[in-house]
Amino acid sequence: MQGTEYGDEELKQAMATELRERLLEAEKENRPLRVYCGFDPRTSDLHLGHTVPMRKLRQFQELGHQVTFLVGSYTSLIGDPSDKDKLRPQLSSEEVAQNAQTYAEQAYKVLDKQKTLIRYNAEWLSELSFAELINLASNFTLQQFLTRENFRLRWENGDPIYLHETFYALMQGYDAFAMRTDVQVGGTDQLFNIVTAARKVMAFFGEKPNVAIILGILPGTDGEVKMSKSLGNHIPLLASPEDMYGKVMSVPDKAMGQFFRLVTRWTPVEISEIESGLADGSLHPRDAKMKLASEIVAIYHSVEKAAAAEAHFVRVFQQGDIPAEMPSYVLLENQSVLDVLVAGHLVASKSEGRRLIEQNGVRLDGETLKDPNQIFPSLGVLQVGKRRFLRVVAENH
RNA sequence: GGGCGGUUACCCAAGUGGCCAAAGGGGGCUGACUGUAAAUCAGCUGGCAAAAGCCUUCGGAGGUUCGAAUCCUUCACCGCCCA
Repeated sequence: MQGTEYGDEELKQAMATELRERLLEAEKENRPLRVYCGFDPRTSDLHLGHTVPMRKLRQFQELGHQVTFLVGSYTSLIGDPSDKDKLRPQLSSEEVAQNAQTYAEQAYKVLDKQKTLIRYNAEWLSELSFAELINLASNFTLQQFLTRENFRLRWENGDPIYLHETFYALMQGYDAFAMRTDVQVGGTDQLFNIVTAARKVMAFFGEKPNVAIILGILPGTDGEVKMSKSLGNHIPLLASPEDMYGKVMSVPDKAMGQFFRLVTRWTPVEISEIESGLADGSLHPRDAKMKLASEIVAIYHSVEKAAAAEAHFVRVFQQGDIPAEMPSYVLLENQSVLDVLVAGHLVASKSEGRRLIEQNGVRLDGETLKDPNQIFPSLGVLQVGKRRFLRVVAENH
């Protein structure tokens, strides 16, 4: 039950007990547990936050259980309202299909491809008739939805809550039933969908309700709110080793513990060693975070790449040196500093470039540039702010 | 279906004929400090321009006016109340 977060001790105990019972039962029947987690293919760009439930699935795989990676091909037509206090845009089925593919590819960085079953919930959800939907819906009351925080907040704010948004929970419940799930994994934002909806629906159809494994939510690089691409606080799995390392380093100290628990391969013992080191001052928080960053880069790239990323980080950010690699730009004749900034994509507009120069944010080989309109003085490394670099070179170079 | 209210920049939100590129907050960016942490301080945050200034933007379209985010018409969407 490592990394779980039920927000309610009784629920946690109940689920732990049920899980034990279910394990015994499965053992008696000589079958593995059927474990699943649903993924919304609303983006194809996975980030660290997505890997939290995957990591849990992986543990089940290693214990010999049967894991299903469920692509919410049908549910994403709605968009899960759980983690938002807003309506989510609906996706077209083309977008969903396209995303689902690259999604699974990236998931294999965590999951064991050989042992993973991929299914799409359109398989059964698209077959449901209206009568069946009515039947399903009769298990729920409006009050149940309105007491959920995200809907309640919208209700209180006078924001629209569309009827179809309530279907999401029903559909997820039906997924669990359709697959005769033993265990369903999800974040705390899935508590209602997994515990209330899925268990209700399964019981309604005469199945044993699934056991919920509810995991903590990984915060983003701001350390405050859930990691998400739309909030810009995400760490993409496809990020370069250097970028990934740097982004982890920018996570506030207070969020480190959640990262330890949710996205590393470390054992509870290792984690508590680090944390006691931090607590008694024998371990510098920066060093703990560097260890964390290395671990994460090692998972998604390699140990060697992690070491290189660390070296890069130390050189560029701790010693203020320039990175070993950076994009380069061929200087054209008569270009001003401003022209180069824009053409080299270091800034979005000339106005932005002007502002940055006024604020002493633009340097060429370490010299602060003061005049935006001067002809670009010499070849060298152009730097904007702390982390944007461009090597300005001559033609045929 | 009827009545009322709303739609403003990345987000929230003020503004109800000229002083509005549009208050305030959040977020973001830059600088100082630093451990690319936190906290703090200062500045910036539509585009073009060296600048004066010009251009585009306040849900869409049209109109009134010397002048509109602000007034009118119409369309779309949302909320509340009544049915």
